[in-house]
Amino acid sequence: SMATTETLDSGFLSRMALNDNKAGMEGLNRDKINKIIMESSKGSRFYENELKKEQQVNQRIERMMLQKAHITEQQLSKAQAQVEKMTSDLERGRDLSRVIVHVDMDAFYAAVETRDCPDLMDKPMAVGSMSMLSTSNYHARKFGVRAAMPGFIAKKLCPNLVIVPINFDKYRAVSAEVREVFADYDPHFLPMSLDEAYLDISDHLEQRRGWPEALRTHRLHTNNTGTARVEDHGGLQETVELEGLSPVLFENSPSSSPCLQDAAGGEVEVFGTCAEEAVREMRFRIEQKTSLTASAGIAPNMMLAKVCSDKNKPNGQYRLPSNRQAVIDFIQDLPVRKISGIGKVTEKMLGALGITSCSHLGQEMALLALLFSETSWHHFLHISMGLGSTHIERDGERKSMSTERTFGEMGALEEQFSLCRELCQDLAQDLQKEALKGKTVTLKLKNVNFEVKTRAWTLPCAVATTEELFAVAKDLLKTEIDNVSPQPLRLRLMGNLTLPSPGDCNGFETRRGPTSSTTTPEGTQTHTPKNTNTSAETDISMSALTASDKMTHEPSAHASTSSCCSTEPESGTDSLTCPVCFREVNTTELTVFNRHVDQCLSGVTMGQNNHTDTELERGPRVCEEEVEKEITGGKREEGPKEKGSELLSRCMLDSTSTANISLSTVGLNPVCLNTCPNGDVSIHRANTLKVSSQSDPRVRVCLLSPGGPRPMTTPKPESRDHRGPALTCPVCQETQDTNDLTLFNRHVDLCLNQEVLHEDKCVVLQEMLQRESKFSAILRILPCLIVKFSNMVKAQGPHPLMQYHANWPHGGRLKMLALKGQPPSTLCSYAQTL
DNA sequence: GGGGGAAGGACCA
DNA sequence: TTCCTGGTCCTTCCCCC
Repeated sequence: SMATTETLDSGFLSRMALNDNKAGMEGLNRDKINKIIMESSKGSRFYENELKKEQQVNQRIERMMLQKAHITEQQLSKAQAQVEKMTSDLERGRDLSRVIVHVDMDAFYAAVETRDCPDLMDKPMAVGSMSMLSTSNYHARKFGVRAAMPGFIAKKLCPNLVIVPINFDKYRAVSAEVREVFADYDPHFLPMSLDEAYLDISDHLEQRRGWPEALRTHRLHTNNTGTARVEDHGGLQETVELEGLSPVLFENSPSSSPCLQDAAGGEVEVFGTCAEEAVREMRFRIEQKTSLTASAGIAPNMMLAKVCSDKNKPNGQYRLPSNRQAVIDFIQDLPVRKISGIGKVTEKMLGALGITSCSHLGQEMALLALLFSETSWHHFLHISMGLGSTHIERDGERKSMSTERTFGEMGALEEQFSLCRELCQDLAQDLQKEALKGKTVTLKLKNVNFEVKTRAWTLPCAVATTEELFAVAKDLLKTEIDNVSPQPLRLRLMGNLTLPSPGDCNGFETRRGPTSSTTTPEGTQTHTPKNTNTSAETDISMSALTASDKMTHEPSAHASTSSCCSTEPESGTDSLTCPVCFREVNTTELTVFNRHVDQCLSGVTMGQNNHTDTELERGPRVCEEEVEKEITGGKREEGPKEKGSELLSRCMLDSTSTANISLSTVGLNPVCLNTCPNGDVSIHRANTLKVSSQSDPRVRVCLLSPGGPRPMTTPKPESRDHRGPALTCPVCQETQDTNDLTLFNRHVDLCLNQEVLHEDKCVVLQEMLQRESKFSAILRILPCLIVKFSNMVKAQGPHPLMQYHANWPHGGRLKMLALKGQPPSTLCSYAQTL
C-alpha cells in the first residue's frame, strides 16, 4: 500500500530514506520528510559513503539477477523437490505447544524521561544527542523523527523537538524493576536489551489454571506524581488519588476490564487464567510498578511473538492462537520486513525478485534455494512456514566484548596511540568485571569518510590485561598508519574488541581456575609474584614487547598467560642467548637477562620515524655498551656464515621508507635493522638491502618486524607513480621490465617456487637448524621463508611455527614465517626459546 | 571439499 | 557543526590439510 522508495525520485537513496515500518509512523508525509532528510545529508561524507554502500548492494543484486537468468528448468525442479522434502520434515516437527511472549516497553528511554519530567508529555521529544538519537516519543514520530536518526536532522524535521541526553543508569534501574515482574511469569526469561524480553509462560499458565482469584487480583495504585511510585505489593499503603496528574503515557488497551472495589475501598482488578489475561496482568503490574507501558505479543514461537508484539503497539497486545491454520493465515500477508532478521538489504534483494510478503517467500522458495546460501534459504523457509524457536535459551556464552568511541577528526599519531591505549584499558576493565579473557584482538577503525576497517590478530593464549591488549592493538594500529603514510590516518572512530577463537585454550575463558590467578573481592587481579609456571618464554616475550614500546614492564601483566601456553623451562643451560645481539648472556636470572634484552631492544628503536644515520649507528652501540656491562665472560656466538648472509641479501626493502632504521621489506612489515659490531649494511639498488659478511663471520644484522601483516589495500595509483615503471623482484633482485602487476606477480611466484624447490637451499637450512639449533638466526635472516621450509620447521618441535602471508603493496602476497598467533614483533624473543 | 582465520557486512536494540 | 554503541551471525576469501 505504501510507495516503495524506488518509485520516488530516481537519484534517491533507499538506505537513507525514512524507515516507517515502526509503530507510530503510519500515514506520514513520506515525500516531504525524505526531502528534508536528503537536503540535510547530501554532499556530506556520510552521504557519500552511503551512496557507495548502496551501489555495492545494487551490484550484489545485479549479480543475483544474472545468476537467476542462468537457472534452468531442471535445476529449479530439483530445488523444488528439495524444498518440498524439507518443508514436510519441518512440518512434522512443528511445535505449537509452547506459549511464547515477547514484551517490549513502549518508547522506553523516552517514556522514562517523560515519566520523570511530565512537562515533556505533550512535546515532541527524543533521547540522544545532536549526532544520534536512541529513541523518540510518539509525538516526535509524527514528524518522522525516529531512533537511529541524527539529532540535527531530527531538528530540521521538527524544530520544536526536545532532545534529552541519554541516561543509561536510570534505564538500567527501571529495567531491573521490569525484569522482576518478568521473573514471576518465567524465571528463565530471555532479556534482549533493557526494554525487551522473551518469556515462555507455558509453565506459568499450567499452574495458573489452579490459582484462586486472590492470586490473580492486583491492586490499582494511583500515583500522585510521576516520581513517587508505590510498590506493587505495598499492602496497606494509602495512596492519594490525584487523577489529573497521572503520568500514564498511553491509553489503556481496549481489553481492560472494569475495576472493582476491594474491602478496603481501593480499586482492584481481577485477571483471568488464560494466556491473554496473564500477559495483560503482567503489563498491568509493570505499569503499576514503573508508570511505564509495555506491549506484548503471544504466539507459539519467538519469531511470531516478536511480530505480534508490534501489532498493537503502544500499550497493547496481540495473541496469535496456537493452531496451524491461524499461523499460516497470519503469515500470508505479512511484509517480509516485519520479520526480525530481515533488514533493508535483504528486503531490497527479495524485492528485486518480486518478493515482498511472506506468502511470496513460500512461493519462490525453490528459486531462493538456488540463489542464496543454505543457511539463508533455510531461514527463509522457516519464516514462510511461520516457524521459529520454541524454547528460550538463556545464558549463552558471551562471544566477544568490545569498546569503541567516535570523536572529532583525529590525525595526530600520539593521540591515536594514546586513545588506543585508553580503549585497551577500558576493555581490560570490562573483561575483568566478568573475569574473562580473549584470544583475538581486533582493532576497528573508521576514517573521516566513514569507511570501516577491522584488523585482527589471534594469540595462542587468551589475554586480558591492558598491556597485553595494547601490545597487539598498537601493532595493528601502527601497521595501518604505516600503510597510508606519508598521509596521516584521519580517524573518526576507534574500537577494540576481543574475541575467542576455538583452540586449545577454548577461546574466551574465565580467569578463575585452579592454577590461574584469582580475583580479589575488590575485583583487582592478583598474581603470585613469581609464578613457578612463568617460563623464560613468556617473560622474554613480554620484555620484548614492553621494551620496544617503552612501557613499564609489570611482572604480573602476563603471569596468567603462562598457565595456558607455558612450556617446560629450558633445562641444562646456564646462559641465555640474547635474541637481539646474538650474544650469550651468562646468567639464568631472568630479571638480569630481561634487562639486557630490554636495553638491546631500546637500542634498536623499533620503527620510529625520523631516525637519522647517526641514530642507526647509535642504536647498536648502546646495545654493545650495555652488553659489556652485563656480560662477564660471555662467549660470542658463531652465527651462520656466507650461506646465511647470502639469503639475507635477498630481502628487499621498500624504497618509500625514508628512515634508515625503519626500513620495510616489500610486502612485509616495517623492519628494523640492528647491526652488530662491524656490520656492513648498505642500501643496494634503491630498495634492496645488501649485507656483506666477508669481514666477520658473525651474524650482524637483525631484522625485527614490529607490525602484523600488511592489510589488503587497493592499489593506490599515486604510489605506483612514485615507484616508476620498473619493479624489482624481491627474490632474484632483477628489475622486471613491466609495470603490469599480474605479470610481475607471476614472475615473483615463479622465482619463489624455484627458491622453494631448490634442493640445496633446503639442505642448507636443514643443516643449520640441526647443527646449531638456531632457529632465531633463520627467522631473522629470512623474513620471507617459503612453504617447504615452514613445514620442515614446524615438524621439528612443539612450537607452532607457521608460514603466514603478507600483502604486496600493489596486490598479491608474500609468504613469511612466524610463530603462530604472534605478531612478528615478538619473533625474536620467541625464537630465542626454540 | 572441509575447516579455520581474517575481513567485511547485515542486522538488532 | 553534528550520523552511535555493543553485540551476534553470516559470507567471502584464502590458505592448509
